[in-house]
Amino acid sequence: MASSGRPTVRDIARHAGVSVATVSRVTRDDPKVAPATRERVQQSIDALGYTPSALGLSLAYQRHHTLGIVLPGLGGPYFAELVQGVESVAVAAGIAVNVLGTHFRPDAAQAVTQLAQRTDALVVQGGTVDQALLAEIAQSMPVVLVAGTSDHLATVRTDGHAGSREVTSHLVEVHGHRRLRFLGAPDGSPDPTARYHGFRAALEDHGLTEAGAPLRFGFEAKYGAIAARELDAEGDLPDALVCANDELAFGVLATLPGLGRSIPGEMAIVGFDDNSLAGLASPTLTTVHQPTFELGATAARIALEPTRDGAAPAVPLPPDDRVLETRTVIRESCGCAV
Amino acid sequence: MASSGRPTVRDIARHAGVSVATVSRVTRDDPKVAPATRERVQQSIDALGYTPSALGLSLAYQRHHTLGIVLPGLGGPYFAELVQGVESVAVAAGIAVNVLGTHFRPDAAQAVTQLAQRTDALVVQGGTVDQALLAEIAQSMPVVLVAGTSDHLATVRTDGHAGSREVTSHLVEVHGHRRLRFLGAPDGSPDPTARYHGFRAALEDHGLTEAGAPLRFGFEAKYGAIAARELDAEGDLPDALVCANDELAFGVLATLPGLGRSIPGEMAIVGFDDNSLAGLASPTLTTVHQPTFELGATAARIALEPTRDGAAPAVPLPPDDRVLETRTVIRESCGCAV
DNA sequence: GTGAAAGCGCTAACAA
DNA sequence: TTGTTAGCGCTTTCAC
Repeated sequence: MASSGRPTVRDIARHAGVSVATVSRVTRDDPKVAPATRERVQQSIDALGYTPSALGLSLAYQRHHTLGIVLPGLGGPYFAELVQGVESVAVAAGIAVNVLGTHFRPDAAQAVTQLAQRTDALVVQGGTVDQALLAEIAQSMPVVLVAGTSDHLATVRTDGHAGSREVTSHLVEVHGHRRLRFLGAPDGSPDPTARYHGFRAALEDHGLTEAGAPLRFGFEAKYGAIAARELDAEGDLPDALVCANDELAFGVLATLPGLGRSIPGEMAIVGFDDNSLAGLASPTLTTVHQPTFELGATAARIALEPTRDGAAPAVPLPPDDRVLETRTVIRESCGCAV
Repeated sequence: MASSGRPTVRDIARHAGVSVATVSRVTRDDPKVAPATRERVQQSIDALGYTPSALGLSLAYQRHHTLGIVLPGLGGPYFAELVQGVESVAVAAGIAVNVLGTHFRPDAAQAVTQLAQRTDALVVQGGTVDQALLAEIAQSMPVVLVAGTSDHLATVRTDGHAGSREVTSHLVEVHGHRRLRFLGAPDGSPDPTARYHGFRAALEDHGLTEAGAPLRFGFEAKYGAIAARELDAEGDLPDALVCANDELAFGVLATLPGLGRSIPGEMAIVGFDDNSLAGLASPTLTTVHQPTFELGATAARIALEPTRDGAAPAVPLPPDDRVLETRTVIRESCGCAV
């Protein structure tokens, strides 16, 4: 009776007439096993269909072989791509990926704490969790903050400020627009905030001021549609609209022309992210390209690095600020004929 | 010296002057503890900052408290929403979610096998993994197939055949179209296949045949754009194009008008999924609504059900085929004025 | 080259 | 009510 469930080291040991230590040596490819013995053990392993239990291994090694990623949710292309970036390096390292969507729930902190219990490292999107909590967690495992800044944590981000400033300048310098407005809520998350500040910086560079308060909405396309209707109702369109992300721009793009307001004729518009639909919209969307996939991949690499060999995780991770390049992508929606 | 790392049951036991069993009873809220003792233990727990190790718990209970989800990747809104559905029920049950993107890699089977080692149950998107492997895994843990059919597994899906047939019929009956064509590769994954067959069934219902071979492309918007150019180059547009999903339709929608071919004027088009952009596109997209979030949530519920109380998982899960309702959403792209 | 035994952090059956 | 002890499945000293 090898019992009902999956076979264990002990079952193999008994079957092969060796000790569990030897079985362990075989599964770990430890050289200190006589070829004949190894052969015999291997046969028992094959015969009984044995695979070492992940649970047992985890306990013994004190390692989950799992990376956690925390984000608001999976709405929109940005987060999906971020996760794919994380996943690509994790799977390559034989590490599983645990995703946690906080959805701005109040008990997010608790969920994150719980997640931390089940993972070896954490990648966290900025603005989802209290940084104090992260700092605490970072004491016992690698934590990498994505799209955020911190004095105590390792961070990976793109320079949203610079990107936004650049594309805004394009609007002013190349197209001569002077009445510009921002769409997106410039608070809460660090990303939209940086973009808004970049927008403002560009205006100041040219001695301009905002043509109206930022239109504070969520970051999905439907809010862009709402904003478009609101703009239209106000009557007087700005020369150009700088959106916190592409999604919002799509919402506007899909709505305003239907209201008889042409883009970029009556109002230019630019996005941020350069997601896969940006080059397909009509007019095609001028935006700031951000290497989202790389953002996730880089964060994952940093988070996993200390864990790589057997060695102790060596936390906390040294604070570090990795900035990935953005690039303005000129298409049609700014008024350029491409 | 309570040692360096996190405190364990033993540390608490020593500190409180009780046995580990008693500590365990306190953490599990076992009523069989004298109030005074409980109080004392609790104080030690608070003092040392003890939290039971997830690893230890997992080993003792033989449960990972983790649900795995397997899909091709996170490209496009469908999968993101599916994951969100899964996640919503998992987090509510205190279960973590492990996502695995196979990306049609050849070693997907191995990755899935590995994932299965770290989870209590699996939710698998149809077409990502060999069903024989799934059947085998299903012997030892709950496995739910999403958007696929199987004689041996529990499945959750929407009726893509019926949905596609209905929207196609709309094109024929209401708009009088007779030359229809399908966009999307009707092989590999079960979803597009069912939709293609539904499309064909509708044609047969009306004594029609395809106005051309299916345009076999991937399922992202960019392929829709390519298909649009191909159609335009062929010169003669069909009366209507039935797309395997909304993404493809968006690609066409974004491209064909720019080539001087109006939609729905010269060619009607319909999608499938009803993702969040469908109502925003211009023209707005007629499509088949599919409750993607619910699909994920339902699958997760079924997968987690047997695991709920302490009880043994009671596998294999009884084969079952849960079909969720689809609903045709008439908008403008079919030619209807809304 | 191999094995016995301790240990990873917890629960649970059994005694007391 | 509490403690002792034997697991859960594995690795890893340390002897032999």
